Amino acid sequence: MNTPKRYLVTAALPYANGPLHIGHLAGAYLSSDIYCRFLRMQGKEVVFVCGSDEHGAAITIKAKKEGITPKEIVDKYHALFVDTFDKMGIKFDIYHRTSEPLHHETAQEFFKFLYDNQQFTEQESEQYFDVQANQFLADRYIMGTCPKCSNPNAYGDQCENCGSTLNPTELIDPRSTLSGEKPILKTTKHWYLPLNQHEVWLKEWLENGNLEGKHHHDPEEWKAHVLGQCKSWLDGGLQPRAMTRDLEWGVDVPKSIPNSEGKKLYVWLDAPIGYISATKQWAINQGNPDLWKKYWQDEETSLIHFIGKDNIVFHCLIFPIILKAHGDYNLPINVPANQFLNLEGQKISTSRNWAVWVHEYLQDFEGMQDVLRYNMIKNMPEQRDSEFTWKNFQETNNNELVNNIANFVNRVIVLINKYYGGKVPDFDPNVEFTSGSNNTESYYDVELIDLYDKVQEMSDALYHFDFRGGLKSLMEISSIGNSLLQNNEPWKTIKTDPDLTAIVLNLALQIVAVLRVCSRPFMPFTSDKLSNLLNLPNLEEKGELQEIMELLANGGCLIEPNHQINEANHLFVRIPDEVIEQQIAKLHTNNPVEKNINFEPLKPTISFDDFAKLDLRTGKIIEAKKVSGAKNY
RNA sequence: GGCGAGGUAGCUCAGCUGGUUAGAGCGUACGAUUCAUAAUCGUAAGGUCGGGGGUUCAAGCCCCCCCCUCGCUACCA
Repeated sequence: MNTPKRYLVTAALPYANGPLHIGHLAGAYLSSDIYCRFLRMQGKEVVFVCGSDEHGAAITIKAKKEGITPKEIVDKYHALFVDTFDKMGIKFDIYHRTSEPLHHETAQEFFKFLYDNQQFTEQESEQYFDVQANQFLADRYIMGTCPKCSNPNAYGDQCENCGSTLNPTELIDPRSTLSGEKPILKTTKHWYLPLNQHEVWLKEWLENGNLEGKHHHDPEEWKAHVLGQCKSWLDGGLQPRAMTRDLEWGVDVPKSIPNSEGKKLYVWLDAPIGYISATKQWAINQGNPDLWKKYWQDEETSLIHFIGKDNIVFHCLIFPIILKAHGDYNLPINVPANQFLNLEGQKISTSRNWAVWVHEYLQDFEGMQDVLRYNMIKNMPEQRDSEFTWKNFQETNNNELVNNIANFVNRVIVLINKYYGGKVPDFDPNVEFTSGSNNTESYYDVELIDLYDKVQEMSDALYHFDFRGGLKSLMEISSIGNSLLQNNEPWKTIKTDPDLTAIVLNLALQIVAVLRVCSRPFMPFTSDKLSNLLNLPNLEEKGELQEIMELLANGGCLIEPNHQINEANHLFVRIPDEVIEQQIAKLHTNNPVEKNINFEPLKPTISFDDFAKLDLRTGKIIEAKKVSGAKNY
């Protein structure tokens, strides 16, 4: 594929039945935000869409439990999402919602189009139905005794005790999780998308990146775990999948279709189409309602989906099939799914309240969005699961943000204010000094080119969705700055060799100016602080990265001599132990499982001599036999 | 159970189609330095690359067996 003219970037629609936690950020929102900011700074045309996913049984159930309407639930979380994203600096071009009439219309039109073009087959099946709740039950909402291990609390789709995959009709003594009643089997009819009929082109598209005989994308650019899972499904053979559900809260199957009464669109014909309706709303907001077509239907637009690993099959198989079945839409050129973020050694869990809630973080750490962003980027689960710990959060803040970057910037700003009254020093380019990379060469020949290389390195990493790598390059730029100061000691030479001081501090300030631009995709708030320190306007994310790369390549200054900068002000503050201890304590006290554990009081600590009296030995089990009459556990 | 991804230094991770003494950041130790938020700079120590077997002149990388973690397993979203 040639260089695309424009990009359409989507981030997975968060499900509106609970607040956002750090796992959401690490999974899809930070990476997509960085990528879009980066593309804009490269002068690219980008539209970044997202929105709340507000339908489905889980929301209905939650509403019933809380005695309110589904609408009240989704309104509450939608508002919270909008606020949380905004405060975290996740900057969508449009944040839409699937409950909007525009979305319902869009999804229905899409469904109708597929229906009219005979893309569906109709099939009858028997499903469990909860008579008391008067609704069909998804497998997940049926519990019963596992036929394999006798666990009385197996779900209709899976037994969490023995891990086996189940069919709800296999359960012994099934019961509805809604009413607790025994469900009855009832016949229902749905529209199925024959995924199996799409296998051939899908395989060619995924494995070789070819679509309709044309090169579409480079599969080498896709992550191994993404392709691996897709191939695994393809190798197993695809089956027709129902595109409608018997639900009460969702998008209606269009009334013009016979027997559509009570039927709702399946979430995967609802949520991803939310990307399309969001783009439509964006186009309307731009005053050009047809503009969305350029982003979805023009082949010169690159579509990229940012998601978590749990969504791979839907974004790489099912949604592409839906789009292709329609025929007028682009398929994604990449789906850079992240893996999962764990928290303090355990999986993040909403139900167990084992999470760091982003809205709470924003309250507890006011003005410290970039500290969280930095830590999460550094530990982003790009290729495998990763882990967030408060201790590591403190360490990255104190050792890297405070000690490395904030300290470097502060040194430069303080020195220039002290020696030159805050005016950028002019300099003689022929003065020799030791560079940050330990070369004794001149300003233009080496130092600016070194910087250029680092910026280039960062760009390359970001183009390839290597956000951790990009962040590393950013920090290396700051380290080059610290070395430059250390190698030349301008605080000494100001008395002995002021020309040397001038060139070194000028260059150090150019590095600060590079940081102002390069930090932007990762830490936008910090970029603004740097702009303020340098007395420059905040970045607008319109090609600034491209501009500084051209400047550096041509030996140009990012900040002219005699420009007046501002007084020093710390970019980051140290986080003391108490703050971290409080957060860890909060995590544990809010955990309902741990709260209910009553430990016996610990026995008093013994002396080492007493310990030494113990005779502890290890043994190796050589043989194990079944004892007759013993129960199987 | 099946399939997929992962397992590399105390911690977090790089290691392209197999090619010399396996790298980085943080932490640790020592030295230098004092403009700076006790920050910075340099040097060093630290690894049977999950385990076992095999192919090869050569294996972190390829093949086989096993162990561990996570995901998917088709009506959760």
